[in-house]
Amino acid sequence: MVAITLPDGSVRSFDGAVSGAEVAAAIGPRLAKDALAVKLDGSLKDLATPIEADARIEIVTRGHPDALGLLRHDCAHVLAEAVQELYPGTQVTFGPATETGFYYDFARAQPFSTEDLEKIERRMGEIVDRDEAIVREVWDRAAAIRHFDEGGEKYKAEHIETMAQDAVITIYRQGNWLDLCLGPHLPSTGRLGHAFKLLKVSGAYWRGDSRNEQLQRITGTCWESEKQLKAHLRMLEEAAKRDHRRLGRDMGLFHQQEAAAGSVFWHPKGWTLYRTLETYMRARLEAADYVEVKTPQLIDRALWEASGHWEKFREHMFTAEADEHKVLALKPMNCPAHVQIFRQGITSYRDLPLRMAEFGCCHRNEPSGALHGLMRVRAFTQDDAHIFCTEDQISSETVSFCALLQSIYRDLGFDEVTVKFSDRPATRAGSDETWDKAEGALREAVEEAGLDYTLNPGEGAFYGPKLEFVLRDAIGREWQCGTLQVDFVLPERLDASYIGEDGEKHRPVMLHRAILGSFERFLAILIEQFAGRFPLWLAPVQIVVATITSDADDYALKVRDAFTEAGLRCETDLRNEKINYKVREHSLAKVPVIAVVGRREAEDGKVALRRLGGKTQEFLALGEAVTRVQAESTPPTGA
RNA sequence: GCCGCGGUAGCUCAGGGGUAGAGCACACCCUUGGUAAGGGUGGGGCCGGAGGUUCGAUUCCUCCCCGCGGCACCA
Repeated sequence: MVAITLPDGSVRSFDGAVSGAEVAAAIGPRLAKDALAVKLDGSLKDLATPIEADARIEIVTRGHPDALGLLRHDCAHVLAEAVQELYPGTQVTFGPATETGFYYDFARAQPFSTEDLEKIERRMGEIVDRDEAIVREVWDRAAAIRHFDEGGEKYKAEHIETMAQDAVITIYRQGNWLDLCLGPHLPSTGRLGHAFKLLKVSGAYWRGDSRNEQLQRITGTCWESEKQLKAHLRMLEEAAKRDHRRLGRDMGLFHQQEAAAGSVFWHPKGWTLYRTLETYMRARLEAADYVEVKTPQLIDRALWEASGHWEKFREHMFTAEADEHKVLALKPMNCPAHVQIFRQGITSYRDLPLRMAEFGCCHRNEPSGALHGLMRVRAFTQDDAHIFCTEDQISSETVSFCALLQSIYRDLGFDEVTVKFSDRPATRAGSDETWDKAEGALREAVEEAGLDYTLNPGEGAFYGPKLEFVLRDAIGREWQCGTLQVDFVLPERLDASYIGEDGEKHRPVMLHRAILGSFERFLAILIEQFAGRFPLWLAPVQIVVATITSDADDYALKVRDAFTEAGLRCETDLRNEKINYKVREHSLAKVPVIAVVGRREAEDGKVALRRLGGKTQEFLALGEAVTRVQAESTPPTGA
């Protein structure tokens, strides 16, 4: 007798060993048809896996948290089968499920084209329609190696050779095709359905190592239903529409060009946006008791040697030769410079914590392939600060930092923030006691700040544990922006000290922290978050005064002056165009408020305000309009 | 840096061994209008760069640069 406990607590008994498929069938024909896999005492298995002892099981169907991963992994297999049918001689390697779909890496001399992708996708559909049974087999190790070797599948053969001697070699057969795979899989290709789409072909290194040969990666997306697939494809379209590089050009914010690859030419409107964000950040930092500094761009190699950067990060640093004996480097980070300020004079424990902020422009020689609009540049400005404090202050400083960060993210329109907590790596500086203390303080602080966090074991910096703050944007994408890193090493290397209560010299701890990360990247995120439709306080042009006829020109200038004097960013549009045309143009330019003035407004001293995206107008006296727009355009203060 | 795909007007793109194309944008003219495109006319190009093949190259070939999608990288 085998007793099977179902998720609702009910128990079903079977005479002997039973499979998940049989349990599903015993419950009902509908479930039997929908079943994808089975979760057996918490681990995912094939539906055909024999259950020989009492167990708790769940039948996994669409809608189950594990279903998507299964479908995507199967989709990768169906892709591989289609590719090998269509292009004999192509070798298979790995093909896992990912966050939004799956990929499979192939080895083939000839590149896949976009037309190939369409062909492959059609063949995948046929394989699903064939409803090939998917069967798990356990093979002998040597036989498996021989099989793949003789079949010209050197990557698979190599993979088996690197597996543990006692590893169970499982093969999944699907129709005439088979693949080495851990599973589990659906019972047949038909259950995959058609909610998948191939998206692109790109390069990827064998085993993710750039020293290895490069394979061709075919990436696709796969969902539980056509509806979900469509929603995802719409999201991708929406993301493309919001692309900050496109909006940056269309809205006249910035441009980039060959002559300064990886740097930004900010145009007047873009720079206004940048300065507005900077002014906001400066106000928030000042209110949080930070002091602001400015440190040199070019700093002698000797300081970078002392800080350790020259040894570890030389590759990414731009240098300039002052003369044959002197090499200067453009700073890739601000921290060593901040320590120099800290070291001037004598610091007392009474001065701690000292929160030293800089909107520091850094240069890093990023590999050409890494550059991406404003997201990844070679010259960028961090909203950087270093908090010099005692070990006892780590916790309280972290709590207040988390609060400041959350408040700033909220002000900027991001409500969902998560934290990754990276603890001690294998190779590290500092004693275990110090690490215990730092990690404990950080963990306590995150919990007190009320933030959700996930553990990133062993991913901390060699000099200390760190927090990484991830925010979710309007279309569900995640961006890692803020960070807080505890550093015991740099104060030591650069000999920073303070005089304690006991009159002795002590080492301060440094907290490296940033909220936006870099202005460039964060502005890119903001552009995409708002799709260019910035809230009033951030919009580079807040109001356009548009005339209906030239009779209203003089009045329009008066209206513009009134808005400008109230501190608003206002332009006029006096062109000889119809009001429809002007409204359309400024709406497409995403100007938040259009003030329309014609003869009637000029006579009555009024304006007709039209909000971006709105269909109606408000007719207000000029003074009233100014007061109202001014009130709405006040930058947030975290209150 | 690596693989693949691109680079034609300010933008989006078509074309293709023999005078370089469209739409939008821009300029000028007409139109002075009431909340998302009024009409006409016109200017605009080293077809990314360098070499090669050819009577002739924007088109074909080679190399380089830059961009795009990934990979690797991201202290």
